[in-house]
Amino acid sequence: MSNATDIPFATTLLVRDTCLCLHAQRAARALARLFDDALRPAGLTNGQFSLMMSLNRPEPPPMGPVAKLLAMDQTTLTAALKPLQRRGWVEVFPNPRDKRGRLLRLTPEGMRVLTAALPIWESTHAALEKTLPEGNAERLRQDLQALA
Amino acid sequence: MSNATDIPFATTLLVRDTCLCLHAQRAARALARLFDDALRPAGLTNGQFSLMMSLNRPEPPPMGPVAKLLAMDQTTLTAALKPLQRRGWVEVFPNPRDKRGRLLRLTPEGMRVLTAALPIWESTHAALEKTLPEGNAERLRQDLQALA
DNA sequence: CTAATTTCTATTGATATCAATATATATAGT
DNA sequence: ACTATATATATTGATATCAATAGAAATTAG
Repeated sequence: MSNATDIPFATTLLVRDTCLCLHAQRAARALARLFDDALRPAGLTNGQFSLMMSLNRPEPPPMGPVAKLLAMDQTTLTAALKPLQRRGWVEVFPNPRDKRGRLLRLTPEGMRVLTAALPIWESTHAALEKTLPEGNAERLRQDLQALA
Repeated sequence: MSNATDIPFATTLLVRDTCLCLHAQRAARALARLFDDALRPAGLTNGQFSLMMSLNRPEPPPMGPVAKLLAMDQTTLTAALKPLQRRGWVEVFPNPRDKRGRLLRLTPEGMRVLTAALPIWESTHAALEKTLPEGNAERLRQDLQALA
């Protein structure tokens, strides 16, 4: 039996079909699984791959900018670094220019892991793009960029 | 000092700029924060809102199809239901037609919470769409759909 | 009909995510 | 210099995410 507080089923369908947040979470989960599966032999998840790749810079970056680049909360970055530090793939060390801060860098072993993962990313990404109609990938990147 | 295993910085920039998985994770995190913030007064996260809204159906659905709709692992759904069951917003009960399975339904209190959250979703989503160029939202939905 | 296989869900363990909060250092205002 | 404010990061607690695994029931092969 319905009552006045019920939400019409049509409204549910509308929310499901139009919610950009839901669509983004769905796509993010699906792509995460795709890349997690592909990168598993390299010992990395998609997030660890992105994080470590973002540390491959001429100068070790502080945590804040890295968190912003990945569009994640700073506390998430702190947590995400833990397993990478534990495995000896990333070093976190004091910033001599700002005693509040810390800088991040790949260790040589971390670089080896990342180097081994790179061709996996390349082939996985190429295969993914091939499933999309010509031009959609670039358009999608731009549209996603506008949200993050 | 560089060595033969180093990844060129230009490669890092290429991965950062082109990786659809990274772009999707970034956008998903940003949108999750946006809707989590907006829905907080209603006591829901974006994921809880989407899950509860997906349970507003004529017939209580089994878990499998709900997990598929949300493009999440079935174990994730089991876990996500826990806090909602604890608060008395969702009921999980045996499927009389399949003794392996369980069916999901909103409680009356859960329906009230969802009803209170709906206008928040509507205004938040309308504001979000207004920040996007005309037509981009629909295009983005279709592009995201192709990935999930 | 029985055995093998598949399907549906739960549990455990590891990681990811963020809010709330706390601490230390830097910067700005006076 | 001193004080107030802002910035950079860490910790805790709750929830989210999935792999690996396991159990129970349904389905299929024979």
